[in-house]
Parts: sequence; C-alpha cells; structure tokens
Amino acid sequence: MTTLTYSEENYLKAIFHLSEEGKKSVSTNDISAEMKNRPASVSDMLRKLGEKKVIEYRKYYGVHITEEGKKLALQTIRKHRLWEVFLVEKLNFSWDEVHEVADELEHIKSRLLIQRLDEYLGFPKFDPHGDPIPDEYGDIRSRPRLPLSEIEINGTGQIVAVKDSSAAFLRYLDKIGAYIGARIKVLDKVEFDGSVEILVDNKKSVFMSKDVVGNILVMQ
Amino acid sequence: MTTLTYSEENYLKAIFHLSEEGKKSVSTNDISAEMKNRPASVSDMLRKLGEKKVIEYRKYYGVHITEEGKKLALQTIRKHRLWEVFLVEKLNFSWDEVHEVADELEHIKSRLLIQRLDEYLGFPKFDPHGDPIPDEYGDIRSRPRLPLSEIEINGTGQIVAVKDSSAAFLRYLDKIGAYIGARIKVLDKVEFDGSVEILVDNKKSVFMSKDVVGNILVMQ
DNA sequence: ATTATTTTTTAGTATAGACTAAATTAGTAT
DNA sequence: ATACTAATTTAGTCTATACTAAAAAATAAT
Ligand SMILES: [Mn+2]
Ligand SMILES: [Mn+2]
Ligand SMILES: [Mn+2]
Ligand SMILES: [Mn+2]
Repeated sequence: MTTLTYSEENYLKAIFHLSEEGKKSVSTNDISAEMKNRPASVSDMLRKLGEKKVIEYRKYYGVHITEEGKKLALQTIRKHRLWEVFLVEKLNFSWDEVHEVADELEHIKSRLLIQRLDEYLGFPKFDPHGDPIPDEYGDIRSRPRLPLSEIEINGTGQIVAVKDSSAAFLRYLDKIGAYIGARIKVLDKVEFDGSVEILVDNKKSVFMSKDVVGNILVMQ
Repeated sequence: MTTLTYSEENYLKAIFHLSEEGKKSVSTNDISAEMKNRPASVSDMLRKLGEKKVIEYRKYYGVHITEEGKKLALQTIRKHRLWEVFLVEKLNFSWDEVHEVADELEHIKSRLLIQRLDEYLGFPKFDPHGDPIPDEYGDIRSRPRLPLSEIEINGTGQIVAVKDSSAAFLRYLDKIGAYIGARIKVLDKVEFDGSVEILVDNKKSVFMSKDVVGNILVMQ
C-alpha cells in the first residue's frame, strides 16, 4: 500500500487535475504554476512520485499519472469535496469560503471518518461547486457539461458547475444570482471581445465577460 | 501573533497536560515519554518553544508554560475536544475511536471553522471522555472530580470523566457498563492490592483493579 | 567530599521539502 | 547544421524535525 505525505498528495492532486485538461502529458512548468513552487522543487518531487509509481516520469518529457496514482488522487479529491459539502450544508459556510479549509481537511487519514461523513451527508454526488464526488473506489460519474461560452444565441441551459472556485469569482456569481441550478438563456453575443448577455433565472439580464462565461459550466 | 507548527502544537499540548499534573516544572524526560520522542529531540524543541516565549526554559531545570503558551495549548485542546464531540455525536464514532482522528483534526487552522463547529454542536461543555471544553478565550470550567479509588466503602458517586482515553481502557468500561453519568457505589475495598468492588448503575457488581479505579473520575 | 548514576544537552547525521544559481537538454529559428 | 531560446534538471544551501553517540551537568550514594 502506497502512503503519501501531505505534500505528495497535493502534488498528485495537481497533476491529476492538469491531466484532465486534455493534454496527454503534464509539464514541470504547469505543475510549478499550479502549485506555486519553483520548477526545481517540482523536478525533485517528480522523481519521488516516480519512484513511488504513482506517476510515470521520463526526464524532460513531462509526466503521466498511473492507474495507482489516479486512484490515490481521486481519494484526496473525494475527501476534499465531501468536506466542502459538510462545510456548506452543516456549518453554513458559503461556497466561496470552503476551499482553503477543505485543502487542509482533505489530508486527514481515516477511512472510517470519510465513510461516516459520506453517510452523514446522505451520500452526496456533487460538491458545492457542482463537481462530482468520486465514490470510495474512485469511480466518478460526471454529468455532461460545457462552458456557457459555447451556447448559441437564444440557447438555454442550467448552471451545473464552476471551473474557477476562487472566492472573488464565486462572490461575483452570488451577486448576479448565478447559483448552481439557475436557468440561463443567452440573449446576445459580442463577436469582438467574446462577452455575452445572459438572462439569469428568468429575471435578470447580465453582461458577462469572455472570462466569466468560460468559467461557468452548463448542461442543456 | 505567535504561530506554531503541527509539531510545536503537539509538544505544547503535552507540556500543558504534564503541567496540570501537579508538579511545577516539567522535565525533558517526562515530555520525551509523553511524545515518544528521544530526549535529545525534546531538548531541541524546548529551545525553539522558549524562543517563541510559549514556555520558560532554563537548561537542565525543566520548563514552565507561559500565559501565552497556556492560551495556545488551550486552543488546541478546545479544537481536539470539539472534534471528538462531533465524531461521537454526529458521525457515530464510539468514544474509544476518536482520539487519533482528533489528534489530526486539532491542527486545522480556521477560526471560522471552530466557531461554526461549536455552534453546530450546541456549545458543548464536555467532550466524550468527560473533559471540559475551553471557550474561545481559553477559559475552562472543570467540575470538581476525584478518582474513584478515593471513595470510601459505601460511598456513592457518578462517573464524570476518565483519565486514560486509550481504546483498550474505554472498551473495558463499555463492557462493564461504566459510561459517563453512570452512578456507582463502593461495596468493598481490598487493602492488599488496592482493588475494589463497585456497584455500577445500580445493577452490576464489578471487581476493578487499582489501576482501573485510579483512572475513573467521579463526583459525589 | 568524592564518586557514581541519572538526566539533559551538544554535536553530528539523516530525511523531507523548499529555494537559487548553474548546467544541461529539447525545441525553434536561422 | 548551427545557434539561440525556453524548459528542465542538477548542485548546493536552508529550515524543520527526527535520530545516535558523546559530553556535560545535576542528583544520589557512599
Ligand atoms: Mn491540500
Ligand atoms: Mn469544490
Ligand atoms: Mn495532534
Ligand atoms: Mn477526549
């Protein structure tokens, strides 16, 4: 059984997330940017994660996460998201306050704790940001979703998740009433800068920048 | 504002607990035994804690915890005990399963988290082992209590806490029905080995060793 | 008052995880 | 094919926290 330190768990989680973003191999610089550590520190950690067989590491050619690594990363992600649900549902945190705390709680090592927490929360399938919660075997059932930016004029949909979980972005969404589950309709799109006019929840028309509509995920 | 690492918090908590056990100054060896680290490691840590002014450290003469140190230790203890209550009350842990997990959870750094947890649990005053929970200013109101070993023959009382929180001891207490709140009566005492016969909860007569009755705390 | 024992500290080493600066490799442009 | 640039790794340093072995101080025993 592979055991990882807090730091190794954080790196592996970052590598997993970067892997999900399409590209086959993840670069040292990508990880460096994500983790806010210098590339030299990343290289060192990659060597260690390679030795532990949670990634495949070929010097100078980036890394691939292994099946074992994926499983471990999903465990950490599961814990992170369950704790986020707990904080919001039980402790009345708002969705922009949970991230840092969950980033610490996700490392607590107790199988029983997570089983019981899951049960206590009613086996939630999604976290407060709409992200799917893997089961204890690492199985994850994500619903189909696409960026709001890709909806055509007059197209409609429902917000199911956010890509960016920063407090600033989430508070902005609160302000315009764009919560998870809200219905949206695209009223107009500006070719020039990618900005969009959206009808939120059938009551409010809001102009959103390209950046914003790229970070809102909807299902149709 | 003094910030401590996980390790420093653990040492300080140990020093605080050892200080409470009567003696004015705590020795390096005491701490070493409590923390299961070698004395040399303890010496090193004492120097650091001394520099941070959370203890008074005179080489070769043991340590005293300072007011600042006491406050910080009580914060950690508060978190530890609140998490224990959470685990037992909300996640259905039994009182012998909570200690290790709480020992990790106690280090999570979020003021809001602890305030909300406290509120969510209904501002509990005692943890599952009967130990008092300090408030957010470090004030702690302990109820008067004494070891069961000090009750005279025919004396009665009520179990309010346990000194030893090891799983083995707590499971033994479960077996004999000696939960927190149980009424007890001392039926007989054996001079020779300090063992005692106790009527538990008005229904069960149990023989307990000196060791056991020394670790059960009662109020009369 | 010496000597012996126990306790504690110091010195030196190890590992984890970060850093900077320098060297090396891969990829791109001429 | 060669030279330039960007990405990456290596080398060396630092801090935190542990360890063992040796030295030093305090305490106990004679
Ligand atoms: Mn984390
Ligand atoms: Mn989330
Ligand atoms: Mn702890
Ligand atoms: Mn307790």
